[in-house]
Amino acid sequence: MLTIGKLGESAGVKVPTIRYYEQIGLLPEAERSAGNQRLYGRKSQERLAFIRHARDLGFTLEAIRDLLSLSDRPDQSCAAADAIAKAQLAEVESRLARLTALKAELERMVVQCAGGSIADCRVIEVLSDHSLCATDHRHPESEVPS
Amino acid sequence: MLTIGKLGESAGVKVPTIRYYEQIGLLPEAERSAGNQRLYGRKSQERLAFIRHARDLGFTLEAIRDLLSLSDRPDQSCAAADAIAKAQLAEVESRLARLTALKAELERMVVQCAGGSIADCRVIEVLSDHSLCATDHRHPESEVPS
DNA sequence: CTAATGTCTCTAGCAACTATAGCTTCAAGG
DNA sequence: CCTTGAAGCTATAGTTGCTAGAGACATTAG
Repeated sequence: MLTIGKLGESAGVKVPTIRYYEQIGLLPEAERSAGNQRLYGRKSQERLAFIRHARDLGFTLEAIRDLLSLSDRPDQSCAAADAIAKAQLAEVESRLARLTALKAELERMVVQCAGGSIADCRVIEVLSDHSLCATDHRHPESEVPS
Repeated sequence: MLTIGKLGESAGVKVPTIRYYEQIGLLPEAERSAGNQRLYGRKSQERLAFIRHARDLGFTLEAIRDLLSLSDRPDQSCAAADAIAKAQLAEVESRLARLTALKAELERMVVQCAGGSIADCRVIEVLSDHSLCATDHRHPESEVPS
């Protein structure tokens, strides 16, 4: 049995994050020692590793919640899991496309900066006037990190 | 003079967002009409457009605050503005690199899913075990949206 | 045995908004 | 002139995924 600190270390997750996952129900309530400290076994370790890995791949906690409940029912079809992964892939692809456009615009901006005074600064100028932009990099809709 | 609604429409920014920007000091306190409604002139319109455009390019509100205060002093060197833009570019590039790795991993995951049951699901399996991954897509450090 | 570290709960804070509630003001139609 | 509906006002709370702090108890190394 591991203490919360050891568990966190083993999974690369900070201690308060583990408690947070328990609080929001992603992890079940942990067993407690005589002194009221949380204790974890192998199953918890695997579950936390799963969560961590999915987070690293950019899945939201909501998606992870779904994936976990799917993985708890191994006899069912994996269509739902597949759909979640595909949605995440689509999300990543759309963010990639947007970031690529942003990168081009920022590069243009930075390259054109001649290093004079603010009055001639290309950076400020471009920011002031979207029509100076080459690409259309408007915020399409919702966006989430990672 | 524009009402807050018209201003928002003209800049593509929602009304509560404008009030929020005022609240955090990104926009100055607006003039008020006899009936206590906010009124905006051309300068506010330009300032808001600047903010919106910079947000679209992924700059944080903090960076925008700096850029705005720079643009208020047109006689100074543009080195600071250049540095902010370069930092943003670096940020975007690092996020691009990470997302590219994620995309590859997710594609592998999705392609390998044969559509059977959860027990054989490649998606769940890969999430359970990072060693099945081709790339090292661990969370490097801080991350911000956009 | 003591001191340092770890853990406990609870609360508040971060970015950058978004949503809700309950009010007032404004513009247009009858 | 009056009403009605949209738009505006303030203030507060919620969102996501944590992170940080306070103050108390548990455990472990020396």
